Amino acid sequence: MQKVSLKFLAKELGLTEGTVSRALNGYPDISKLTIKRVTALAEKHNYRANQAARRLATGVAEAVAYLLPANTNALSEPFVSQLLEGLGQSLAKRNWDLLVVQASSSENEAETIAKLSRSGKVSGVVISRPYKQDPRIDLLQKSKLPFIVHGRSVDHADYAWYDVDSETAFADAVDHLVELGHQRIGFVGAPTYYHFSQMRLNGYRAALADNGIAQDDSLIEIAELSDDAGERAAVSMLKSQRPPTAILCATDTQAIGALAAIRSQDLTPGKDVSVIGYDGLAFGKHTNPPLTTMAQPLADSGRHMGDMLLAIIDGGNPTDYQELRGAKLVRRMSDGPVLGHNKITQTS
Amino acid sequence: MQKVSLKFLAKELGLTEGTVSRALNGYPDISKLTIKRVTALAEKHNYRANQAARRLATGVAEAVAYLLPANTNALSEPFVSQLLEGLGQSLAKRNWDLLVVQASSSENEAETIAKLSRSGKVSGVVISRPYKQDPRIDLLQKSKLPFIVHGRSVDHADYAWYDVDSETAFADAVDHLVELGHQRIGFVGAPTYYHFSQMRLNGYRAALADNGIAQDDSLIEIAELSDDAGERAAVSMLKSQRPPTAILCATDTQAIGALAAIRSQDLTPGKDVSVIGYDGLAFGKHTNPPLTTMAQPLADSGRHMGDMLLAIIDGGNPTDYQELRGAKLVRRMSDGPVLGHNKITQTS
DNA sequence: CTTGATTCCGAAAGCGCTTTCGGAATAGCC
DNA sequence: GGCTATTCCGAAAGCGCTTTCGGAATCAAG
Repeated sequence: MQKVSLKFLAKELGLTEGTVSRALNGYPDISKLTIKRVTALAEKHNYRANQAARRLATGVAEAVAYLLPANTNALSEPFVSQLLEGLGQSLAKRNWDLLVVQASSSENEAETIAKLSRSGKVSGVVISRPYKQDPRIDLLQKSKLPFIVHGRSVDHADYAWYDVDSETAFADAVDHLVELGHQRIGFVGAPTYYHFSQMRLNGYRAALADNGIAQDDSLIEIAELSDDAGERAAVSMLKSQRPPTAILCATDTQAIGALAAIRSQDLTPGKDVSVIGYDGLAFGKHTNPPLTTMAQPLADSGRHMGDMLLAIIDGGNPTDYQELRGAKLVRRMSDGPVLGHNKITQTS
Repeated sequence: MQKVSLKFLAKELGLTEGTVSRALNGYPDISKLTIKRVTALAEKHNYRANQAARRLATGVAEAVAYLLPANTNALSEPFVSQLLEGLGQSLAKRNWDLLVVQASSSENEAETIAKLSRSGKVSGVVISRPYKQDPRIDLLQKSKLPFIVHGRSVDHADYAWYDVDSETAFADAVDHLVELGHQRIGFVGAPTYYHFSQMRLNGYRAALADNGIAQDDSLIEIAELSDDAGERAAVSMLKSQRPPTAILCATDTQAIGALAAIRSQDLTPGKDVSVIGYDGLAFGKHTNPPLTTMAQPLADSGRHMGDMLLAIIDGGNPTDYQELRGAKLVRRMSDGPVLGHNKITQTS
């Protein structure tokens, strides 16, 4: 199998490498005829430019990296593969590569980014789940490497991001619960270093206020993003003096744990205690009972973020690429009217 | 921010680029002293060799690709992120990159591989879920690109693979069900182009024979790898003349659908009809009822496959890297003794 | 002090591609 | 037919790194 390089094609055609290269890359100073001959031969031999050489010559990496979140959790990861798939589709339009990189530990995330930027192996980066103050974002900005954030940090004015308005989503969820007659609504939050944790809590609090319900800090628990943590948080809430009649969880994963917690107290989720999660994970259909959730539009978010990132790499202004989507309530079976309260029937 | 290249370091140290390069790469013909000076300065400036240049010069890509399965399914993908994580960890030891590539359609998978091999951007490939006769494997072998298969095709003697013995697993599952008194055991299989589909069916059939149970083709359904497909298959089985008392599913995803199917017939999974899945998905804990499953050891399989692939890239003989793991039964709540059959209590 | 072996580094070629520049050939115009 | 404008391609430099080769300097041994 003869290695098919530019040199090979050039020799075969009686042209020079430069000419063949320009023909392949659509330069205007090549005659139609030669373009035809060149592309034909290239096609025939399945020529593909050596990426390393191309990158070295042009200085563009033709690749972007996805930073795999550090603290992984088997249950919460469906979104990763979906995101990767979408990103890949977007990049494929240009024949760019998708790299998956991960830090050995969360402390090393900054170091990982620094390496990434210096080695020049990517021309863009996407990161997920930013912290309130995210050193990764600072670094990325300093390094001039185009990037897009899946989510927002506190100061999100100066970079590109794609996020779902979970603040509003949680307010909506509270409203929905209030309509069902709930007054004691618990909140299982995420670790506070995530900014989305704050926003979801804000939405929860604001809606309580709007509905004239007094805040009660005993109804707020912070838990890791796992089913077990969600379960523990819910249990402690349920065992408290004045347990909630409904529990709102920052993620579906936690909500699934809350379901288990409720059952463990010999109560029925969706009847005795309502649960609403957030994410819209597909397997929520199969929990016991099926999980009501605020679903975010994950479907093509990966592709969309890819397109945004490419636009920035092309010279677009990052701040022109900030997009907020809305989540919407997907009612399944884990929410219901508060017990002994018939003011409103379950119609919403 | 001065671009820190070999040239820069060399100038700074009063050395030549070649010397600096050799110092950094541990050549024996550099004095201890200069090595110290060079590494110190490199450290100080956070020097990282430009990957493209390095790759071009050495001819090795220092990267491997993971071929994302074509027909994706939100529910079955947790294994993808786990695999990627493990692969990444393995590659990180050498500072290699992990590329995620996907074909635009399953017909294009071969084309995708061909491009991958010709562009020279990776020095190895891992693919998942091989078909019985898998053109991807043929291509990979022809292209001399080192690769490892997550699973096996029919002819799996000549390449490296890592697989779980699902044939035995399904035989074990049947044995378990028979011990519980079941005699009519249904089987929801995977599409027949997957080789694992055949193996699981084989295990099922062999165990039936061993237990002296007559084969009944009306108890075998083939379904796509989704919850909905699993549900449809199970429904049709349950509505048949002589429905099964237990259903074995090729994947947990299908099994979850079967659970729903059973409930939809006003039967209780785990009591009226037992269900056993395969994969050991974490989410199975939360289904209704919790899913009994044959769990495969996914935990470090990614890392392990990465190590195997690297060994092959280093010149190892692919056929020395064929590894078969075992799955084991994880009993949750979806299996139980056959109704009205008390020969054996639920102790196993 | 001479010789041969070592130690260490500089010089230079080359990896495969892109891109600028200049010039030969052709075309267009009066 | 002479001139400029246009079309098209060859030549060559360079991207940042690796690696081979040869030779200057140092060392040990006689």
